[in-house]
Amino acid sequence: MMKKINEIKIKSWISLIRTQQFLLEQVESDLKRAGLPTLAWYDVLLELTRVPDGRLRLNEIGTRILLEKSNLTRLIDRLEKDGLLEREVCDSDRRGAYAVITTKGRSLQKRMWPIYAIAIENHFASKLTLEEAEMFIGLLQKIDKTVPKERLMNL
Amino acid sequence: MMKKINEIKIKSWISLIRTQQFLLEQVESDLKRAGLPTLAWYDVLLELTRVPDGRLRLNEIGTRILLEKSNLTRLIDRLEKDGLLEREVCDSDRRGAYAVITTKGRSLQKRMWPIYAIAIENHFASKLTLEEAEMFIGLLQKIDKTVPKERLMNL
DNA sequence: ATTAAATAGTTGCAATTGCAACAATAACAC
DNA sequence: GTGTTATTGTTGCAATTGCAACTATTTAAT
Repeated sequence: MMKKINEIKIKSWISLIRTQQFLLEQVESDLKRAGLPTLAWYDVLLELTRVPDGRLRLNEIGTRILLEKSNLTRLIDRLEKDGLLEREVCDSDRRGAYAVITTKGRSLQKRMWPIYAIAIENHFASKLTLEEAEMFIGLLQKIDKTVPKERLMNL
Repeated sequence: MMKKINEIKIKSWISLIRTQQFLLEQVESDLKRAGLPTLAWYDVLLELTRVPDGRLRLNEIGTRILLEKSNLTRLIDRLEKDGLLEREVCDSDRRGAYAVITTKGRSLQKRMWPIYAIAIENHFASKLTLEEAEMFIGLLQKIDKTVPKERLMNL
């Protein structure tokens, strides 16, 4: 029943945790150094720019960026207070709310991207060949089926 | 100068972030469901059990588990309050402090491991073959040079 | 030795997270 | 329809994090 877990696999688990933590620190730190908000903000803005009207149900944002609903509520609060998006009531489902990105929000997203991209390049992408990156995606997809197989970045 | 970052690589970055966040949630949730403390606690306990006297400088713990010093201070506070370890003054460097694991601490670590191991197996290890796990480690090492090449788990 | 810099750890405070409870609305069972 | 259950989003509260300032001690420089 309880078969002994393989040591190599444990090592790969630990490496994963560690590496990811390490990378995230680097990247967040680069953003901060550039006077920009955190990745969480970027994630919300990006999801909104990806979608036709720049409008998404909070709900939907939550599942896309893997965030608890209560945390999402308050993340959206902060972005709204900063004028990066606006809440809008949802007519089809009156419990719900939309977040709609503003011009200011779009412009921040555009401003953040190059910094973010450079950080990804420096701390991550430059360490891998193209083939390795593809291999990496393949492995991650096996581990987490929710990793998108096709969807691409815009910008 | 600013060469365009490759799209595949970006995709692999995003997959990494997402997968890791997802996995960590699963595992933390399993621990919680079993009435056990978080991974952060486990990490400290594990580092302490790995080492001869069950004694480490806070300092040292901090670099091993990638934690800010102020957060470490308070994490150690909590473990100490729970009787899992004790602080001890350091004679050779009087600024410093040791954390020394207690019997209770060791026993908690032993109690947590099986649950943690099962979680790793279910959410991660079972999705990879041995060869894939090895490939995975290889890639992670390229990305983060601080990933240990040799060190093994005890237990 | 004396001063200047670096390091170890702690503390205060503001920001963020996680959890449980809650209100409003929607979906379902009969 | 009516009552039950599920879902959406918000709120209060406690726990955790990140940051900057601070103390004490060590290291290095002259």
